Amino acid sequence: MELDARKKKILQAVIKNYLETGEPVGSRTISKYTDLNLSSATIRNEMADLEEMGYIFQPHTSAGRIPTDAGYRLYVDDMLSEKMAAMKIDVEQAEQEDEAHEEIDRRIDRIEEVLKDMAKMLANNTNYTSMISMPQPNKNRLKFVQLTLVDPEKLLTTVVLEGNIVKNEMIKLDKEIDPETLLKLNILFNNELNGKSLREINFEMAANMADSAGELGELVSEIINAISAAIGSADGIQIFTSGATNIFKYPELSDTSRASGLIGTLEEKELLTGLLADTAEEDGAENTGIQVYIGQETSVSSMQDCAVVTATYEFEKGVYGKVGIIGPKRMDYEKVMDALKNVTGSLDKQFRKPEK
Amino acid sequence: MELDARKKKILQAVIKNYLETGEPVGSRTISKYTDLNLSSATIRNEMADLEEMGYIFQPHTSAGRIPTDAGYRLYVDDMLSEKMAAMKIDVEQAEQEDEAHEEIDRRIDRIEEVLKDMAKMLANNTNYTSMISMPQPNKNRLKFVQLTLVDPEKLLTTVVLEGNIVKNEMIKLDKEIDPETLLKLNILFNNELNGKSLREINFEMAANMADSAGELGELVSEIINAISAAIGSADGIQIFTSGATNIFKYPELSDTSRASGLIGTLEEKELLTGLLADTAEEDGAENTGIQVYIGQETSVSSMQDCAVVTATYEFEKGVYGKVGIIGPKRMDYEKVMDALKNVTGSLDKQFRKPEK
DNA sequence: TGTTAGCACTCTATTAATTCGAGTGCTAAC
DNA sequence: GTTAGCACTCGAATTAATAGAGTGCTAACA
Repeated sequence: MELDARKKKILQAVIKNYLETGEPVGSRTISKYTDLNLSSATIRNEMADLEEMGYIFQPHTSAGRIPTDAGYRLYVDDMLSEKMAAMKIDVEQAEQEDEAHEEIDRRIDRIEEVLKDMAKMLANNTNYTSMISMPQPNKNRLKFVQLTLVDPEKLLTTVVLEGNIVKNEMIKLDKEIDPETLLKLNILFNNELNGKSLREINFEMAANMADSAGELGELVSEIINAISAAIGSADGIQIFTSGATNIFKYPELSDTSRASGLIGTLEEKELLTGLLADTAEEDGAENTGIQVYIGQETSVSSMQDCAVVTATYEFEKGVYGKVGIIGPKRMDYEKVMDALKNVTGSLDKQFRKPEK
Repeated sequence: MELDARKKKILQAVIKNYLETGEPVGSRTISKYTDLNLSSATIRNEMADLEEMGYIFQPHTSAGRIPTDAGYRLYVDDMLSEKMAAMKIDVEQAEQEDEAHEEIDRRIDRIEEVLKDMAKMLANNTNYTSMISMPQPNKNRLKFVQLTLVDPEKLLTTVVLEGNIVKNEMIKLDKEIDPETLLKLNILFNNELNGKSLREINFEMAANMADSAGELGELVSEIINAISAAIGSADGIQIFTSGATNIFKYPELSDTSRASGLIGTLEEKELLTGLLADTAEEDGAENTGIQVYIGQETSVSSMQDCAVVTATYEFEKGVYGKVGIIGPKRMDYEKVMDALKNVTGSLDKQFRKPEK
């Protein structure tokens, strides 16, 4: 069977209406809603076809139609290609964006706070649940190490990673250490380890360095361990979520078991990494930087009744983070995509400009 | 009216039964359940009295009785005083504790991770929601400052606070700075600011120091700002929660609006600070270190149908953190208190021992 | 005087029966 | 190819009927 223009128009009408109402939509509604000027009977015939093609279905015999995942998918893909076209004109971006701007300008260095605020704002604006991942630095290369004596028996190891992620690790000393040695150690580590990633440090270096340090060998390897730990702890993608309770606004998600599952995965966060993984540019979305996962497509089982929309922002050259929205399948995709575009645009600008 | 021994026994029976079943309990049940050998009619009379005294009530005319907040309060207070007595004997602590031990021994320095794990474990063990606050350092006194040049135009300010909380702040430089000046600045800041709290720094120092720094005045005040920001950001009590979804296990909390409210406050966390504030030793609990808030007593409106039990642990001499459990009023208070005792005991031991 | 048996009464929860209406599929006519 | 019309289906909402748990009260009993 062919999906001709009229069928498509009807399908879109069904989906649009369902997005608004959340109720199954019947033939009569469509007959009035569209400018096709067709009777409900005709619409019925067409809808039967659309059902056969797998785009819509009836929850029970005498109810209206509801879009299937495939139906949503078609709808979203269409929208994305339209967005693509629109982006070449690219005007009219300046509405809600301002709010975002203000929020960010104040303190660029506190990335974490900024991202948390962003997530909160996004959740509030859209009435869905938002999530945002810390930019994933480039394989966590080491940029800089600083060893500092905090008190006679505590050595503070400050580690700066590519992308200016800063981590600290405290080491308890067995015996005191004189300033001169400390200086030497500082120089040693910065010379040896600069630009190295976690993998490289572990195997290649540890023995090597401990050797050449003589009697300090033990301390050196302890410090290396601390550094590895610091890098490692930055390794797990950090994710912030906000607006979890928004799901209660959508009846189809707010029954006990579904809600519990959803909030559970939001709390655990581990499963979210999959959604926010560094998929760069995937299929479908070509170059809008936006991915849409509908229902089953997410692979996260607690989200099979949800849709997830994600977008990518650039923190530094080659260092990306992701923003995402989780909502019911009948979410307002257009609004969500716009909101995400705004946020990523904002973040791009804010993070990259001072870099020049 | 007098709360004689028999009435008390009946009240306890009612509460105990209600804790188990979650259903209103009737006179016949009690008549069989207790060893008082009284007929249901007698129990009925007594129950009418207990109701008049405000310890129990009927959800509707022909239902059994449910404990009021006052009833729970009596019950819990009794239990606490029993616990007090038992603590002097203080054996039999070694069951679930082991699990906690293992968890902690591995890495003492990563407090945050430890606490998160603890929260998770606690939530799993009890099937309620848990929360745990980072130890609140002593009015945030400054212990140590380290200025480091990360690259030619980025200055990293590392701030160590009393209690070894470490914070970082990145400053963008307008012009380059030579190593000598950097050293001077480091010495300057550590001499001037050591042991100072946020309040003291702001007013007394800023002008003073900027003055004596001459042409570096601007940079100095920028650094002071960064330090203030770092201290300030440590100021908000950090709280970790776990097991939010456990509330769905209790029907009286899991209807949409209640659950939504609860999870909202857990997500926001701000309101939790009130519950985990440094109340040291409060009334009632005398010296068990355990506080219990029942229903209205919490003042957090979304928790009016909950009970909250908190305990205090000592991170360092004079630096305390809190652990808490949130559950339905009919929670298993005994189990919860034991679990909390275990956790705080564990934390106390782990944190304090290496300090010696 | 405290305890108990008995009974009428109340109120909820459950189930069954009824009704309503939205929507469909099919047929026949245009 | 489109539409009007009609019989039919099925869920949702309303109402009615029933069962049962629990109470309060009264009267009798030890």
